[in-house]
Amino acid sequence: MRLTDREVDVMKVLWERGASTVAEVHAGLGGALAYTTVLSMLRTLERKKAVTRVKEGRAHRYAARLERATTQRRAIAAMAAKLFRGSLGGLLVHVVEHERLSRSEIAQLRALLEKRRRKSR
Amino acid sequence: MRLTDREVDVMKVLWERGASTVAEVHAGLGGALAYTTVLSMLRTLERKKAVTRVKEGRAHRYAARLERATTQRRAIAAMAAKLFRGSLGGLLVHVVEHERLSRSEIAQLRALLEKRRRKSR
DNA sequence: ATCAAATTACTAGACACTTAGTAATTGGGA
DNA sequence: TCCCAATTACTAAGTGTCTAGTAATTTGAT
Repeated sequence: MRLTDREVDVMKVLWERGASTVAEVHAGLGGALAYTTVLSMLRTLERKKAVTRVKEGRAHRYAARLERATTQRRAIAAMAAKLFRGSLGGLLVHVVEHERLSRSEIAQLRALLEKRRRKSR
Repeated sequence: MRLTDREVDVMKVLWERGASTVAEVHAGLGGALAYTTVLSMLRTLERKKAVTRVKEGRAHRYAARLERATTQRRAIAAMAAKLFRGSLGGLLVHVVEHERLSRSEIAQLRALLEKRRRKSR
């Protein structure tokens, strides 16, 4: 199931802080949203199988079940399918050709590609 | 303004076929949607400034106003902001490290990076 | 044991997306 | 000129998102 923008905001708190109560997520979001709003979002995320919860005292502690890397992969795959004819390579080429990259980023990528080249198929 | 998935489907037809009438877009989408649905979407895209239209006979001809490359850039920037702490480089690193790339894609990227390296800042 | 504060469950409204139907319009061909 | 087929304008229903309030529950503290 796909996550919306706001849902990702909530997941980020869980990814960064680890398993948290509603109050903790609420604080982690800077208090911009109502407490009950955060609760609603966590219930939605539970329905989407993105978080689990365990009772703890009178509250529940929510933990990310969907990993950040998994979410990143899905988002990238969805975007490649939608805008780059399904080609991850096409996506990469676009970024390298059209976006601003720092010298260190370029160096890092070159090193990674060098490492990958040996064991790629 | 952001485009939804279905809206991108419509834009793809315009990007690939060039300016088209509703009937042509409808056909380009494989006839899966009702004619009036396609019309509705084009009106929505017009409201979002993604297409323009010019009267032609009794119909209108719709043209993409938003370019494919622009849409790609925006989508990538949005995803980098949302899931990669705003870092395009982080996004690239993720793909190179975690996704399957063919040998030719890797070679192409290496060549591009080599070219960029000289004039990067 | 009681109470108050925290927490949850339930409900709901505003908005956008997706889809499509109905009725009105219009312009090209007979 | 007149009509019909194509096209458009308008409307709307169903679903999901985002937000938050109200009422009920619960438990830790006194």
